[in-house]
Amino acid sequence: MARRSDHSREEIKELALNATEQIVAEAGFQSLSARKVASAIGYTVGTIYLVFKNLDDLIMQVNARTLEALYRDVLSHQKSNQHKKNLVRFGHAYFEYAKANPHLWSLIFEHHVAAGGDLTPDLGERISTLFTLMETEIKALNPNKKKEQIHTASLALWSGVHGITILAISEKLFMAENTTPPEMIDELINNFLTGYLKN
Amino acid sequence: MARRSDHSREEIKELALNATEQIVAEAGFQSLSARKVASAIGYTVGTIYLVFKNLDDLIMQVNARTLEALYRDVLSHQKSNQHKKNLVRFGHAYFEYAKANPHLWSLIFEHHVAAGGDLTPDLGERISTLFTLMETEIKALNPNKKKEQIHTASLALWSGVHGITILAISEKLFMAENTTPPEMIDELINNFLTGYLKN
DNA sequence: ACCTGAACACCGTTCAAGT
DNA sequence: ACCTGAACACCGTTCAAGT
Repeated sequence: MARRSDHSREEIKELALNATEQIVAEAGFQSLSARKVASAIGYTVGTIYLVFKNLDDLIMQVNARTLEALYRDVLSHQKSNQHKKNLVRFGHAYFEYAKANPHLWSLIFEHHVAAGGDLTPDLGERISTLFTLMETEIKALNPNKKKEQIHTASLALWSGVHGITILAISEKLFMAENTTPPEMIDELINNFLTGYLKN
Repeated sequence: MARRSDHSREEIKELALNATEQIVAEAGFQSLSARKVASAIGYTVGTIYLVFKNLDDLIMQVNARTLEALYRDVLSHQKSNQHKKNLVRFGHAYFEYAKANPHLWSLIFEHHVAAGGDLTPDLGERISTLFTLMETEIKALNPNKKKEQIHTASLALWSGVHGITILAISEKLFMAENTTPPEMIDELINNFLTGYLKN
């Protein structure tokens, strides 16, 4: 049992975030509770509320870390001067990350902010950073497109990749015998870009 | 307070499903509880477990009804011999339904079956019925495509529409100033089909 | 000053007991 | 036979009290 002043507030925060990630990764959102996190780090429930505003706050901060890791992973698949290939690689990386971390990835989208809660500008920023990656590649494919067109296209394309991923991960997408999510992502991106670049 | 034999099991089931829909539609998944459903229909908690296996079972049956209504709504937007237009209309109808019923629609995808639970073949069937609608239109656009190609294309396209919808509904998609979800759906479907029909 | 742990108002689920 | 309601093992959140 941890004694007082064993850890600074920042250290307790870090311990709690790590413990939450482990609990969610192993057993999913359903099995997460403040008491479990507390006991995992050797403190009592009350301490969690000393460091986080509430469970929502804790979850939001875990989500921010997941998005950060996802972003870095996707970014690492960027190769200069192969813009179309980059987009496909981004799509694949996005799906593979979700597949490798289904519970943590799902937590981002499962968790709706309770009414009245903040909209967490932090999370919003991290999501748009991910977008900007795609936008840069789409712009490079045809720099003459209007800024607005480029933005809409990247939103539409990323949403498509996200949709394939979420349905595949939650097993609500019933695959054809010979179709895998990466193949669907290829199909989506290639067909979409053909149409997009034609206009 | 309801007396015994006031209602048949089927009647209680119907009352409970209606009450659940109302609670979720008004206040969201978070505020749903077996006790609330029971008190809304004038019975005690125990009765819920007489008629449903557990809360999961209740939610699954609500989801089946939501999908049924969604399917009928989408279907009503079908006009013969305008296949491309039909696909766009389906996409718009899907989004508009979700927008009009955000909590009930979200319940379908928020709710991950607890470990060990049945995969609810019922739900799966209803989802693939929705797919078949799109598949028929895509096939009509070019009947020479392989069955496999048609299936993959409709999965990819529907996932795209779903992705746009889920991000828009959960407010995790930050729109450009002049872009709306229906416009993004147009962009997605038109560009995708242009590429798809070119090959 | 830091942390505890009891308290409050809730949960899902079960099942002996009442009518 | 049908339904109750108490019981059990949990929750999130707060806050007086201990060290």
